[in-house]
Amino acid sequence: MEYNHKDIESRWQRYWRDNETYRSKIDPSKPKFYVLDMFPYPSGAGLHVGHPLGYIASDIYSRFKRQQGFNVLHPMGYDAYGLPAEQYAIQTGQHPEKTTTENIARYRSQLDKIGFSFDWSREIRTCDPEYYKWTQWAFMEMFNHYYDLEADKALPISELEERFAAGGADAVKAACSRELHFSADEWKAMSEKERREVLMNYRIAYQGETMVNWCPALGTVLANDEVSEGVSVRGGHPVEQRLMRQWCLRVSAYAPRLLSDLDELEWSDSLKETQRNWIGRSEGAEMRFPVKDSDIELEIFTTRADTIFGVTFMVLAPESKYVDMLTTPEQAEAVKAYLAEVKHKTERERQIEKRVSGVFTGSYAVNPLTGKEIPVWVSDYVLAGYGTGAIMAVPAHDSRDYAFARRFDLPVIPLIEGADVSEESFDAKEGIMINSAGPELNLNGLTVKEAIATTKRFIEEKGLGKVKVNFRLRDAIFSRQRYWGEPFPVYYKEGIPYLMEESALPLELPEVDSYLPTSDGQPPLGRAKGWTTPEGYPIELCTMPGFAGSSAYYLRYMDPRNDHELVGEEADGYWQDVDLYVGGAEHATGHLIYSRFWNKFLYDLGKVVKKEPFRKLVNQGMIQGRTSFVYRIKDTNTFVSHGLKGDYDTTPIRVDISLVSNDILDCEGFRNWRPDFADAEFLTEADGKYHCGWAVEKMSKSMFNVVNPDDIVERYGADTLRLYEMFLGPLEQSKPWDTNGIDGVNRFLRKFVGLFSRADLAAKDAPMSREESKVVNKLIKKVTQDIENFSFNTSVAAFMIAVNDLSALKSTNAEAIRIITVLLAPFAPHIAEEIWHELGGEGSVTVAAWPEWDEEAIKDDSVKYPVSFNGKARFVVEVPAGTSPKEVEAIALADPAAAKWIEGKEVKKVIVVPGKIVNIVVK
RNA sequence: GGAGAAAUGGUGGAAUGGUAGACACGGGGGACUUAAAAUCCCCUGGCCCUUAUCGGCUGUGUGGGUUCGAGUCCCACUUUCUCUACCA
Repeated sequence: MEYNHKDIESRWQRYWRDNETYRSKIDPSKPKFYVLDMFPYPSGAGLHVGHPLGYIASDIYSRFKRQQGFNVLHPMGYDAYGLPAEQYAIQTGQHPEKTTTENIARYRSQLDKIGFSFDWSREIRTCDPEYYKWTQWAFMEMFNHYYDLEADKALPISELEERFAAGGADAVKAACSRELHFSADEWKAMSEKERREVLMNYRIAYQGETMVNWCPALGTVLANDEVSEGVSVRGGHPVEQRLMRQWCLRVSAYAPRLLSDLDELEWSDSLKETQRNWIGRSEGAEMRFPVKDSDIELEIFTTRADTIFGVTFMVLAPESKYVDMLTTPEQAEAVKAYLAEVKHKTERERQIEKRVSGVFTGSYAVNPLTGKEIPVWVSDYVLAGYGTGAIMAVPAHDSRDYAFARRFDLPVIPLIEGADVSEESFDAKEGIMINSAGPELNLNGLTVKEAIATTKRFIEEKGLGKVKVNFRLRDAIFSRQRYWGEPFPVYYKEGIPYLMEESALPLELPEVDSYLPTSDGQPPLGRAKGWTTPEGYPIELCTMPGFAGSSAYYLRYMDPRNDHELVGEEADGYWQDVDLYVGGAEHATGHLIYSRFWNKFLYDLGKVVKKEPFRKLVNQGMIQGRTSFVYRIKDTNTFVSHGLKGDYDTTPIRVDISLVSNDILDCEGFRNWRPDFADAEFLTEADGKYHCGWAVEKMSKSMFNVVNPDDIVERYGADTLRLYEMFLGPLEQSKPWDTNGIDGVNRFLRKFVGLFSRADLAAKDAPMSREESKVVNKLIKKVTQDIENFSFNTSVAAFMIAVNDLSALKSTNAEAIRIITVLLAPFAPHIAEEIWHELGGEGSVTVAAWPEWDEEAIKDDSVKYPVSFNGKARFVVEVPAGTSPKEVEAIALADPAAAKWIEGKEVKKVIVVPGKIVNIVVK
């Protein structure tokens, strides 16, 4: 048989499509297995070889599980809303839907060529009204629920209203934006508008005045995970802080559950740790400091209650409500000027400058333990959004407080024995306390740990404050001033937001004449004609962010065409949750938090059966580019090979990766590449070839190092691409794409075809020899275990060894070929299918039963084994633990089996592995 | 500043605490061929000894430790990568 990959692959891809081989249906007689890939955003650039890495791994696993008898759900779709399509629309005037549809078509054709076993009948697109109907529905449910802290779950807002009517605000413990206090009578006396304002404080999807990340260049707000180091993740534009009225999701209410439920997930430790840090639980104390000559008490949060005797000043965030309350008339001018200055600085500028700034309010607080008066300052190093927006400053033991104290010449009191605070603060939480004695509390001599506990107990007993757990996780800002996203099913009556009727869903995105904001600064939807309810009330102009559509898509795949529920009870009850989720670690603090939150909310509502959406998660590593360089001798058009460049003064130039093969430059192609290289001269090495240099860089067009999977498929075939991507190295590790070794796996496939061609098909039922059986059973064991461990690179190696071993045995056994074909099916499904049918197999090999290995066949046979083991014999000897190598050697040589082997030969060497194996080398 | 991961030949990488370097690339040599490609066979961590064989020594970033035995476990350090950050 000839290995013609184009013919074989297109034929079997058509067969799978025509026979709906990978279509999955609910089947209670079989155990389910749900394998999911993070769905792609269809960008204009198409797929490069890095994208399919995770898809190939999950496809191998899906096929493997299918062969093991599981009913596998393995769907694919598109995260179709996003900024790039909208930016492109602004530039070209093309509707984002058009470019998105085109990009999706391109992605689909690229994916199809790789031979994935996706169930395309379940495809979803987040921009499809049939899909985003359920995104809007979830928002409405969140609007209609609050988080009850006693029940520790979301409850309907109507219950909250009943409880307000019965007992006022204090009758309910609920997650809220601000602590409110009112009686039942006051509640009953409120107007509808007032009540709605109160309820907004409790809703899980709520509108709030919050400090947001405003990106002027993009004209929209961004969530915390969409901002990194003061610039937008997409585009790298500066981001500033602004107080705006925005839709938010009360993700913070779920922080404790998001944290504790991490324990039961099979995720990598590093990913769990990233989420733990992002959720950021910190245990501390909330304390009140009375303000001198005033009734006001300043509330602060600290994790270092032990340092209370070292507080030499207090600091407020510029946005803190205390600033107005505490600024004295004499300081009013200075404070006002400072606030104006801070407001103009963007987050980025604040971080770059790192300059310590601040202003004195004129007020003094009183340390409740010492009675000492301490000045209250305002500074932008304190964040309004964390804790209470006010801190007690302990310059001796906090580096930020220290910098501030040095800048404004405030006192520094060391509290830990031996800490030298003349140059810098001592931030470590260790040591013995000093200088920490007051009239009622003495911490001197205690360790820091003991002091923290003692102080906490003391302030609780004295009513100075309370022990409090704070979370870093903030509520997610849920509006974007953008066009290409889900519209909110919300309209405004007298400025108050109301939900539309559920029957209005899906609320479809209207047409606009331009995708830019309106002249008066409204979002693009401000341009939509008739964007009102039938009664004429205006509809919300913002749209939802990217994570809205990607938060529950895994549920929709279970029941994608259900038009009366997000997911039906039967489908959810059967498929339950994602057993294996494969995708990039960059979603750790975005999508993977939001999805977990969204799922937990639906769980509270009883809409889904599982607390967590993704049971096991594997992060595939990034594939970087391998950029090739040529070296031009300065001021000439002569290029010198990498090995000779030391002798010349050269400039490295990036060269398109398609002109380079195994680091050898295609000189003719290079001359034709760009006009200014048309008359290039080459100084080659001794072998007459031009060798390129290389470096690992991000894969991108500008580096000329993008490798398109289509090209690999065209040249080597999808099976080679699949095997090679797995052979490249461990799945979770980042690695550069390097085509240098691809010939190796291609050669393996051709060898396997060759082995099959020599097989004796006439004697199909002939049993395998002892040696053949050993090779095959070893392979079954190795591949089965490797797939379970996601160690795909070593299983590819195992296939190569098996085929080489069978070739060496000159095997013509058809049964051996048949088993290897079944094992190979998840990795290289096309060629496996072809050979399976040539062998007379029925149906599709990709659903053929996975073989079991026979441990007996693999066992080492100490009589025969040395023949093929370079003169080494291997024996197992039993010895007590702790036996020295010398003693084991003596026991081994006395062993009857060993003695038989040694008889008449000279013992050259004894390699001892106590309790396990002894290798005896003889001459 | 914090957290996590990693460090093994010319290269990508293998090694349940038990013969380090599987497998592949690259390189060298040979067979076949008029020739090339393809294919097949042999060698390929370093150093030393030897005409060759046979052999010896050394070797998993650095320094310690645990162990009969460490690439693997523990401690410290160095370097690299990733994530994250005025979070009190």
